[in-house]
Amino acid sequence: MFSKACEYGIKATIYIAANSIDGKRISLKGIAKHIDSPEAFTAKILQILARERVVNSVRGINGGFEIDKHRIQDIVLADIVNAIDGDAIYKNCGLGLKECSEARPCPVHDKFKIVRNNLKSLLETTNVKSLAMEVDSGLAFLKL
Amino acid sequence: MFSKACEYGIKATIYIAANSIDGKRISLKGIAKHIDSPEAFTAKILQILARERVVNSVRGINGGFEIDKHRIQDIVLADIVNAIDGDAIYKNCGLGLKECSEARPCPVHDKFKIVRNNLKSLLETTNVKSLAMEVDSGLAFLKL
DNA sequence: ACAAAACAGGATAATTTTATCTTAATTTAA
DNA sequence: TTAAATTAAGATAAAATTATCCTGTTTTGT
Ligand code: FES
Ligand code: FES
Repeated sequence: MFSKACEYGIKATIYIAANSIDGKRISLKGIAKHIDSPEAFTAKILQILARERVVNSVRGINGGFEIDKHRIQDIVLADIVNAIDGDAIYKNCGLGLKECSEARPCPVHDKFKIVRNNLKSLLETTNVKSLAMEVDSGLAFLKL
Repeated sequence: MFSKACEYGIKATIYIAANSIDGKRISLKGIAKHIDSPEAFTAKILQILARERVVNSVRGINGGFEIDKHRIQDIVLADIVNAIDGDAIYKNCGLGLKECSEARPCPVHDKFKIVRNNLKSLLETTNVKSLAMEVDSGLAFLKL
């Protein structure tokens, strides 16, 4: 469904958010360990998310990643997915036609569009704060 | 969403079905041309689908691919997706956890499961015959 | 029997995705 | 001011996916 990069990006962001809620900044190493992802690859993904202003990065000793407390509730999954995988998952034809359109639909267009829109609204309405709080309270998990 | 291989497999199967309804067998070359897919790669995918008995292959002059007329209505998209991409799309965790489970869910589990089940039922209830007929009647398209 | 058409299967190659490594820049604390 | 911790960025490598090529086998018409 999502690329590995995107999966790591989502998990990392949730973990950063969970820490930011507690006022803690967290290092790449800590993130990779906690979400069980390859460190260097995760660094690349966090670079993207930092450039796209989904997370803040701070260099130097005691540096790491964080999210402004008052912004956490405004970040939705779609922000992360868009930054990493782009909008293909919303826009592309399920059968790979060059364009997904009503005018020249593929055979699964009508049905596929519904699933795709469900996914889209899931991503656009799910904010990172609620997910981070689930993790914080031990109701949801980021690895294994 | 689906792999390229799976996209080609679905389109090829629909096109074979559309021809089989008219009692016509169609060659690999004809299929690849019509669905705009790389011929040799499509051959590999049709090999899989033939092994899994989704389509029949016939060798030799006037050979090609076909589907038993009375079976067309029984083939659903899930048969094709399962043969090529396996069941990962139904079973795997959206965030890549090793197991998707209620006991140890990832933060998006509840919401993701709904989308995934929608997709599952779409694939399990959409038969190739109806799609082939849409293509036949010019209501849906397999390329461009 | 033979040649041609067509699929099967194995080997190889190109591309994309995933992952790692190395060096540079930044920040802080001692 | 120097050393250590930390992210940034570019280069490289490994793995997976996608695509092609070549040879073999089957079938049919002549
Ligand atoms: S044309 Fe295929 S999903 Fe819209
Ligand atoms: S555990 Fe992640 S989708 Fe079920």
